[in-house]
Amino acid sequence: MTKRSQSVTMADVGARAGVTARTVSNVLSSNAPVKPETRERVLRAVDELGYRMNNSARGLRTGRTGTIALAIPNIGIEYFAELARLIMDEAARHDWAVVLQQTGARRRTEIDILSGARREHTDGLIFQPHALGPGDERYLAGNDRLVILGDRIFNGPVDHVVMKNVESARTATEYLIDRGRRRIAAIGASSQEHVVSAASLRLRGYQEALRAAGLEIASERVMVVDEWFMADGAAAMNRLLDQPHPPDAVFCFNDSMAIGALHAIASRGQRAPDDVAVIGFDNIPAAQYTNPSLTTVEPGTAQVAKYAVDALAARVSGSHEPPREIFTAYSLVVRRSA
Amino acid sequence: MTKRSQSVTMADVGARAGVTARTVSNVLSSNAPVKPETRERVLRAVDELGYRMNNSARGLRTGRTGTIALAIPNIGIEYFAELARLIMDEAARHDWAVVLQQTGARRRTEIDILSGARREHTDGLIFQPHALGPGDERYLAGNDRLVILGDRIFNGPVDHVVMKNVESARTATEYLIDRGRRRIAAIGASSQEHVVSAASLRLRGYQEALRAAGLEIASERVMVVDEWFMADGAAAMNRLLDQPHPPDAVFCFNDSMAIGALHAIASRGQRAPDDVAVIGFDNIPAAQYTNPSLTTVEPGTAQVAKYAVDALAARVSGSHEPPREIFTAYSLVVRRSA
DNA sequence: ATGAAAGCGCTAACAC
DNA sequence: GTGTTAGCGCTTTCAT
Repeated sequence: MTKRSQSVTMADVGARAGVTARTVSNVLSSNAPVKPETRERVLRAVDELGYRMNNSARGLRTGRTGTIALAIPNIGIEYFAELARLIMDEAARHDWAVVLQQTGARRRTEIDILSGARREHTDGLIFQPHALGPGDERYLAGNDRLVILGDRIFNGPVDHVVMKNVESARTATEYLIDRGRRRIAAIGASSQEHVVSAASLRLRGYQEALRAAGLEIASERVMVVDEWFMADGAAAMNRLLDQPHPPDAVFCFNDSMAIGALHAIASRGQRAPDDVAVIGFDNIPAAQYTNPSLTTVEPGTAQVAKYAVDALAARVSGSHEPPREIFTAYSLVVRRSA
Repeated sequence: MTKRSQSVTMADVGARAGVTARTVSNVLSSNAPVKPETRERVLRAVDELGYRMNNSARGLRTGRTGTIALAIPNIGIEYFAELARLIMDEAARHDWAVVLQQTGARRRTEIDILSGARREHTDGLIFQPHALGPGDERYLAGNDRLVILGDRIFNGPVDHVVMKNVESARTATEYLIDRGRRRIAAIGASSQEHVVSAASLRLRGYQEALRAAGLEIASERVMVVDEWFMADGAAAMNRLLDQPHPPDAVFCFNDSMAIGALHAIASRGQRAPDDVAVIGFDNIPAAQYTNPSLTTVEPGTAQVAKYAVDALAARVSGSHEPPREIFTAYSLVVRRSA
């Protein structure tokens, strides 16, 4: 066991500057006004001694850590990387550092994180669940300072930032129908149909659009996948193309799977959108640079980040408003793939 | 200012279990043996009271925080997202949480992070600099518990995990030459040629290969870019294709730019590799799923993550070995684009 | 195997 | 505007 040698304390800095730790603290945390000249001396002493504040001590005293946790399924999915980037930017404006946690979409890990087992003492948590769903409200107990992202999966008393999953998925599917497609597949359904998740909501939007247009909802065109990686999208697309009557369009529930699908199509010598039109979901940066470029749903990712951090900041400041459900604005970004 | 209400302390748990905080601490941190029966009672009390350990207090006492910082230019670049993912996995094996810091490749931010200004009290730092270089050794002062990634940019006394940038870039370029390409461009050079960076090292490897093959090093085929995003790669590729004698191959210094380049080529109705062969660098997961799939350099990203975390762990455990420079193994992954 | 008590470095309450 | 002092919740001697 190594003993940390935080040799230099505020008292040391104060001694050198001819003041007490109290004043040093005031200078560094700007809690109370300090005479400019004193301030100057203190800052010089900080510099000369190479002083660094001990955040544990500060946290112990204030009850704040200056850190929030962001729990997402996997940063290897580009949407989450983009989301993390945007949330970190927003958090920086509140002087928060961000601890990233990957849940791997594992139920056990998600519960651990909610119950604080893996949660380094943070000021709050922004959490995108994947395995937890309605009925799991008990795990939210004691979690004020929590914002849930992605879908309205809980009925519990928590702030949610939610996408219009059903509506935007319906819009995407309607677009395909309007362009004359008739054998429209979906990639990304979940094997757990009962869970209210992005998968089930987007599936519902897809089904609603088909039904409204009087089109058959063929179960063999709804592809169930384990995860939402590119590999899953490619595999599902290959299965679709192996069918006797392959689809003429496919709606992928995220862009990563759509990229996989585009790759599968091209690998078989077919062309998008001529043979199969492809629509994604998320509008990740890479969607602009696929071949062909990807038509996709822009779900308001930047808004998700901003609303989530703001809502958390309000809770941390002691807000006791009733929990809100905040919806982001969506739009369809039309490029070449559909 | 909100007062945190950490109502439940170890003393409370102890009271309920009929022991003191000392024993509770022993149970939870397994520092000393505790009678199984006592242990049982303590754990039950923890559960009943919903107790969560205060990490600030623990950190103050032990000098450890259980958190390390990872500072990278931008998580929006897929290589860094992948690297972060791998490092978080490795860190988890050491029971470390990871605070992510984006430098934006800004010199000022990089200096701030090194000097600890933005560094939440962490046990250590894994840092991929982009703007800092040789001559900036002074900013390393006082940073034991630091591992530098990416390139050997410092001569200072710090552990480095480095790629064989020159050699692997030469290998990639030689491959293009061996396949009969003669007008080989490079995308990703830096405007600051003096800095020892991935950009300058990969450029050197490229130049060495051309020189060894007796090929002309045409300066108009070396594309200087601001950053290494897909957009930069696409823009550079477009400029190359606008030249009177466009290249028949291009070596991109990362995969993101290569994806941009592939998009630019296809957008102009040309084909890779027929018209222009494309090689990338990093072997990010998406490289498998581009159209055509991307031939690229695998620089040993998983090794980078493992070596970096292990080296940091050794420092944190008090190792005073002389700083090491650890090289990762590279290989060329041949797919369709070249 | 457990209790009592000291103390980590900081900030807040109270003086002046 | 600054000094004094107490105490945040934990771990760690020193006892027993």
